[in-house]
Order: sequence, then C-alpha cells, then structure tokens
Amino acid sequence: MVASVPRLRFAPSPTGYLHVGGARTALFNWLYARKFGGQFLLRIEDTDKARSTDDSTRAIFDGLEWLGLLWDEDVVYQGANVDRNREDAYAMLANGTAYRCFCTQAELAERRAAAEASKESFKYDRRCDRLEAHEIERRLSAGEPFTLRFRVPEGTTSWDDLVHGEIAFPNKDIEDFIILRGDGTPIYNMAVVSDDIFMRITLVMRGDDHISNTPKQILLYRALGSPLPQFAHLPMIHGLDGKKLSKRHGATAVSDYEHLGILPGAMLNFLALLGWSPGHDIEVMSLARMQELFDTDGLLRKAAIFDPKKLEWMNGQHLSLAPVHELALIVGPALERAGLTSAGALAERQSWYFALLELLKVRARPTDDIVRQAAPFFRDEIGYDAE
RNA sequence: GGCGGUAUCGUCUAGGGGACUAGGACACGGCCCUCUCAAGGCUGGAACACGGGUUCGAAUCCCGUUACCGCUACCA
Repeated sequence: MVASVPRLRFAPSPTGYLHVGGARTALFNWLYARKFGGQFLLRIEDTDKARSTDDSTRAIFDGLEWLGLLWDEDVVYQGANVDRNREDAYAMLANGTAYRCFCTQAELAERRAAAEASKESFKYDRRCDRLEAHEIERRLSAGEPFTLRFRVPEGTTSWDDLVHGEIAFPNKDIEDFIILRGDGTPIYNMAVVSDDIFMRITLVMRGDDHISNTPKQILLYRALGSPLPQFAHLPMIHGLDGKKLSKRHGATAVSDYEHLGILPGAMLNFLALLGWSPGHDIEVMSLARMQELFDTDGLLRKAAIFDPKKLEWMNGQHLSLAPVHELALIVGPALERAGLTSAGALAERQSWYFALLELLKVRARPTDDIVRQAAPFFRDEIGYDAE
C-alpha cells in the first residue's frame, strides 16, 4: 500500500467554471505530487451529461493553465470509462458483494416519503437481496429493469485521514447504495473508485464534503480486491458571511480574478494560505517556495473564509516582487487593450517603459492599477510635461 | 431527524501541557516618512465558544453542550 511514487488527481465536474475552491484543491494535489516526485493527473468527471458542458471543460483547462498547474498525463474523461466502470460493478455482482434491485424509483420515493412522514430515517430495506433465484430469473426474462446495489457488510469502516486522523463510520448507518443505474451507467462512487483504481491513484486529496462518501468508497475498493489509497480531506472555503462560497459572493471563478488583474502567483499564494500554513509566520511565497515548504502536517481542518481584501494585498506584494520584464508581459497587453499604446511603441522605448513599471508596480494592488496609473504617461502628445 | 466533521482577534493563521502578559498577517485607528497616490517604519484596539473533568499546571488532553458546515438521490 505504500506506493513508491505518489499519484494524485484533481477531478472536477465540468458544470461551471474553475471555482477558487477547486483551484485550491488542484494546487494542494499539485504541490504534493511535485514535492514528492509523483504525478498530478486531471480527470474530468463528466458523467452527469445533463450538466456537463464542453465550455466548462475548456474553462477548467484554461484556469489550470493560467495558474501554472499543469497535469502530467493525458486528461481522463470519466464518461469514456463507463464500460469499465460497469464491468467492475458486474464483477461485484459476480463475487457476491452486490445484488440486483428491481425496486423502481417511484417505489423508492414513495417509501422514502412514508418514512419521513413518520419521522423515521429511510434506509433501503434490502428486500431485493432476499429474492429467490427463480424470482430473479422470472423478472429478468420478463425484461424488468434493475439496478445493482452494493451489499454493505457488518462492522465499521475507518481510515487514517491525512488531515483529520482517524475517522470511523458504523456500517449500519450506510445503506445498500446503488452502484449501477437501471440504464447501466455507474453512480458517482462507483465511477470514482473504478477510475481511481485504474489510474493507480495513491492519495485521494479532495474537499471534506466527500468525507461521508469515503467509507462507501473504501467498501468498494475492498469488494473489488484493490489496495486502498490514502485519503486527505481538505476544508471548504466559505464567503465573507460564513456560508459556502457561491455566485452571490461575487467573483468565485479563477477567471474572474484573472480579469480583475490578479497575478496567478498571488492567487496561488493566497489560496494556499486558506487551509494550509507553513508555520514560522511565512506568508508571501512563490509557487516554487510553496513546493519546498509543502507538507500535509500544515494542512488545517477548519473551513476558511475567502477575504478579497487580503487577496488584493497579496497581489500587491507579488507585484512589488515581480521583475519588470515579467510584469511587462502581463501589463503590455493590458495597456494595449486600454488603447494607450502598442507593442511596437513599447519596444521602442523599452528602458523608459521598464523604468515606468519599476515606478508603478510598488504602488499597485490589482494589476489594473498599473494601467490606470500609467495612463497619464502615455499622453505626452498633448504637451504635458511633468518636468 | 440520523451520521460525520469543525471550533484561537472581524478575517487568514502561529501554538499541540509550563517559554502565553496568547505571536504574525489582512482590515481598521494613530504617528513618522512624503509634492500626490502607494510602499515602508512605528504604534493602538481586537481572540482561546460554553460547561465539566484529567493534571502541581490546559488555548493545548478527555467528556458533554452549543453553534456552524457536510452527507443522508438511479447528482457529482
């Protein structure tokens, strides 16, 4: 189980943009892989066809590229693996760890509603696990649709989480969950485990909203006879009001910050500090420095609140530290977009331009401040002379 | 409701039994520097959720309470 080379993956669903929380998860996965000489992989979880879009997938690539968080192997599209996922599910049917369930969604919804009405928590009663063999044959030949359910064993399922330590769930609280839908497609937990096994993932690092999925997934690994990866559950990122970060908190996509004039290095640095601390009061760091300092011991358990003010300050720090020739690459195009100058003109007056950046970079927060403050310097035609 | 997770200044955090008069940073106030705006320096206010243990000693360990968050789908 101790793998020689760590393999981690970032597995977003392409249902929107690259969210800052996702970006931070990607960053920690990347940092761990790089620090310990492993691989950082990218898997697009597009099995929810109704919500997945190509634009979102593109946005994830763009966001990751902008941040400089590049992945090592070909992107894995979860949707392309449904056949293998299904085979794994059937392997469980074959080895007796799963069974066919003929209950319809309507029946299930009805029983769930009844349970709720009488204030009882609903859990599948395993009635289809008690079907006689001939009854199963009869329904099968009658063409009745069925799902595959995992038979949760007795006992308790626990693991040693890299950030939380020991976490245990009594199996009796886990119902026999569905692993394969009536249409033969895998349910999330099935697809994740099947794919993580296939991708030989050794450390699953993800948001702590997946903590309660973990015991189910561990049970699946065991049923499939595969070694377990390690798990690390990162805290969530909340908005200023303490609620889960969402659109009403304003900018939540990394592209929003790119357009707001935030440097990728500053974004990464700021995000890293939400849920991780290198200790020793160290705050301003380059990606390379974070890689040196990264350690799962520094990972925090508490959800953090995203404070845009500190992000701006962080950007100011990175701006001051950035060499002008690097800044020129970012500011130049922005200056052109603002209609202030052209690439040719800047090249002609390069030393003047660099001196100007040197002057302005220390007094800017968002990178756009530089453009705004530089504007007067490009209006020399009207005879203004600062002398 | 059930299960799980979390709890240090407003925010990000340091701290992991005595070094805590609880440190740093953001934000906020004051002062200095300064032609402006920044940056920088100095400085002020600001926190261990509550209650019980354990211990000579608890922010640190244990239990309970409370609050917040997550999961509880043929979503991911």
